[in-house]
Amino acid sequence: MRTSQYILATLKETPSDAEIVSHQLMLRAGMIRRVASGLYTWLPSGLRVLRKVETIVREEMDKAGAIEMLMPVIQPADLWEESGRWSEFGPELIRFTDRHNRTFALGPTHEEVITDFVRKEISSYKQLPITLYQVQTKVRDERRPRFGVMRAREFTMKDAYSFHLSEECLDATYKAMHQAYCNIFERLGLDYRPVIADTGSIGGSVSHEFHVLAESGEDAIAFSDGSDYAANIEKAEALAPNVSRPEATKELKAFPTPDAKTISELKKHYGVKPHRGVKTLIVYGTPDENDVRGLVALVLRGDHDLNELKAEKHPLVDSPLEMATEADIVDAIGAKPGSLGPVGLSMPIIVDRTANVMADFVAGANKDDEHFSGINWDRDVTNYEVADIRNIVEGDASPCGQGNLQIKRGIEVGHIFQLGTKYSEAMKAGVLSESGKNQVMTMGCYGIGVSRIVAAAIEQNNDDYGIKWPQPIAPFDLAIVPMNMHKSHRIPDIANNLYQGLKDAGLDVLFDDRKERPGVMFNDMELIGVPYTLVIGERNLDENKVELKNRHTGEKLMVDIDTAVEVIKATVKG
RNA sequence: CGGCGAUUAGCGCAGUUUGGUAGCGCACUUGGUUUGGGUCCAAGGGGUCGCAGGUUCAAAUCCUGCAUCGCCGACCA
Repeated sequence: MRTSQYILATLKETPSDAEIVSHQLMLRAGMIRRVASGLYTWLPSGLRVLRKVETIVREEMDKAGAIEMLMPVIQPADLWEESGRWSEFGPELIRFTDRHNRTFALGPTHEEVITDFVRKEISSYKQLPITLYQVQTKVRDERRPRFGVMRAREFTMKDAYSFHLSEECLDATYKAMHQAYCNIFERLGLDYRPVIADTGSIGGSVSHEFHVLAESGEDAIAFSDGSDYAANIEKAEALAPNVSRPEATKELKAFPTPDAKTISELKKHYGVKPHRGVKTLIVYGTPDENDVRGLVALVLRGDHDLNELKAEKHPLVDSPLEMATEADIVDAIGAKPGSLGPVGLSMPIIVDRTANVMADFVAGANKDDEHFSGINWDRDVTNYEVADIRNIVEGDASPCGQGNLQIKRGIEVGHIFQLGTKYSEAMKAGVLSESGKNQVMTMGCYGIGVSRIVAAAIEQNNDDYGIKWPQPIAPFDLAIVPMNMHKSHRIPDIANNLYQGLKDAGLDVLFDDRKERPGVMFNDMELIGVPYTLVIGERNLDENKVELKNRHTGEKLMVDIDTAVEVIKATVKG
């Protein structure tokens, strides 16, 4: 490709509405342009990267035995009503009616369409297991699109679905997909981790997320430093402390705390260290037979945070978890948030495992502007349950039993689920088994955010000059940058010959034939992140050499022109 | 959906306090100059100042409403 016949579209200045570095660099490097909030046009350079990611994903999916197909973005509402998700899905699902007043949705995912397809086409156990996939545009009306293509309203996703007769069979395919995903991220050249994940509203039992590690990631991941254990922080279990509760040594005593409504104010004004106090959060309980929700108290050590996912899975707690309003709290307890505690509380109390091994601790007295010190479990508070309801913190013992947990941030780029029969049952997708009986299929689903990978790769690979693409997904393998070509007699021929030769050798070459100053060309090539730049200048021509510069290391290699194509190909592709 | 902020040329911004013929840098066009890291000089094109209404002799500037975009949060996956 010659820059003169290309849309390089690089920007010197950073558009002001781009917050994170990948979004800024995608705009500056001429990869994307915003059309509306969460909607982007992919320019040639961006599309090249997107296509390379897709190709790697396809190759590994095919290798793992999955079969590619393509389903429509527009899906009839009937299918969604059959699965029950027409009412379950929120406004994220874009709905509309056509000229005949029939109702449709824009697909945020394709479980319904694929299940409908399979129930019609697959009728015998002999055709199972089967894994089908597509690379396709998904539409989700995100409440808050942000970070460019990282969380867009329209994006490219690889989604795969597998169908089985048994759990064991599903498990085998699930493991194969897990391996295929590892292969994909390995080949993409990214620093990634598979982590144990929550199945969320999709349902099912087993689930892993694949995260690209990056500071800007929206998710926190817990790792063991002593094993392979890694889990999304919302899923990482906080084990019961390995110590028993100390004996009570102090008496229960009330003290006035007019200036303390929070754990940090308690420390500031009264010298109570956060890990010596507990915080009491009031949430709504599971509705009773009359659909009335009571209140439930959650008690955590002062320096710990509530894990809402864990809490709402507790049978006493309503799901989704909802914090009680101040009015309801005052009504039930007679004190405002800021002075709450477990002592004398007449509602179910759930105590976090770590809070449960505290002795002589501090908490609100359930009376405004007053706290208790010297509180002890079983002596001062008798009716309570113990559960894991907190987020793990760095240094906690790993749930796997080996090592301690560290926390890193990640960008979720893949998610695999064992779905079970949620969709196949609702949509009556069965096959005839060996014994001639109809049997509902068991399903798995496997997603990769293809367009998100492009942004995530940049988050992980950039410097002050621009993007540093891993070679497998770079828009170009190398750039030819001739010095003052239009002034030279020798350079145009050499540059053109090398361009042709390198293209014929199978490399993606960007030939910068603009009449620009060298600095402009160097800067552009570094900005768009081409891994190698071949500099052709009068300076080295007398020795019959050209210069190959590595974007990642800055190393310069002098290459003899006569053998340049072979040497460069070996270097770039090696 | 709640809170905050922004909206002036393709991009980045000033001008708004105190109403008086719309500016700067980059980019673009033309000519010259320069040429191994974003040259320099000159000339030029490009804007119903987000939209609608109001106040005023006069509105980018003051008032009201709306829209769009972004940030934080909640929500969702």
